[in-house]
Amino acid sequence: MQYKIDKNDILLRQSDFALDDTLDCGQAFRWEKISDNAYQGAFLNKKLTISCENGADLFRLHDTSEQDFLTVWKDYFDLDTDYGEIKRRLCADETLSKACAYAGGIRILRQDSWEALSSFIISQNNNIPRIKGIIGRLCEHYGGYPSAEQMRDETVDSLGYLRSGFRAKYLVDAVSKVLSGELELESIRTLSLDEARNKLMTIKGVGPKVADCALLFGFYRIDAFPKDVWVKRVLSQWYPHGLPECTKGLEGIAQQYLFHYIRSQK
DNA sequence: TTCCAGGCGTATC
DNA sequence: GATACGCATGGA
Repeated sequence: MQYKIDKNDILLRQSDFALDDTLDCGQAFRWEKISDNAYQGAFLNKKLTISCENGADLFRLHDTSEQDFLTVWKDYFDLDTDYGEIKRRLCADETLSKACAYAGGIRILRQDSWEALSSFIISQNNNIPRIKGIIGRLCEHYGGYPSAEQMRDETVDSLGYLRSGFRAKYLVDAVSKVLSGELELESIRTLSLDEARNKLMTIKGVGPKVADCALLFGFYRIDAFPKDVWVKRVLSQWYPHGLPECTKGLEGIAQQYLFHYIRSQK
């Protein structure tokens, strides 16, 4: 990673990074494509427009101070992780080699844990455009993604404008468990993967898949391996006997390449 | 009209 | 523990 300041922007040179792959792959739902090579979105209600300058490895973070870049965006975009090295390991497997060639611009975003958890509660048995719609209405209502604290008084009825269907009661339960301290999100980080999953699954509407997505995308647990309908197809088509050895410890990253790859095979 | 979408809770065996 | 079914909503 190299960067320099250009007036009000940060110019970033970064390999193994593509905006479409990373921001429109179903790991985050608040990034909007505003032109061929630019996205607008936010992390913890700090807004950002990011564009790709040369169709390759040069990016512009618009209206961004060096301090915000170093303390917020560098971490959010996981810029200190060497995805080239990760892909070299995964490419020991033939299918993963193809998946990396197809979707090698994905990086795992280090998202906010509450936002990831609640977003993936909304995601269940739902499609990506509608997930974005529901989260968009939520953020419009609050002027940004609401914390659990901000959602303290929400009920199934008060959330009706989201048109989130049966998922509203699950959001209410998540808010309640987080605010009561029954579920401390920060302490999740100290637990083993199994313990963390089981803890998250005490929330109504959080099963194995939503828990794994929350862990992978909200807690950067890259050894979590969410099994959705697409990944189940991946497993039955290519890995009927389980994941290859080279994915050990990187299951979540492998999952992202494979998820994106099989969705292109329609 | 019917089917499906980054699943889960519940009932039943 | 495995399997079947309903669930809100909206686009194809």
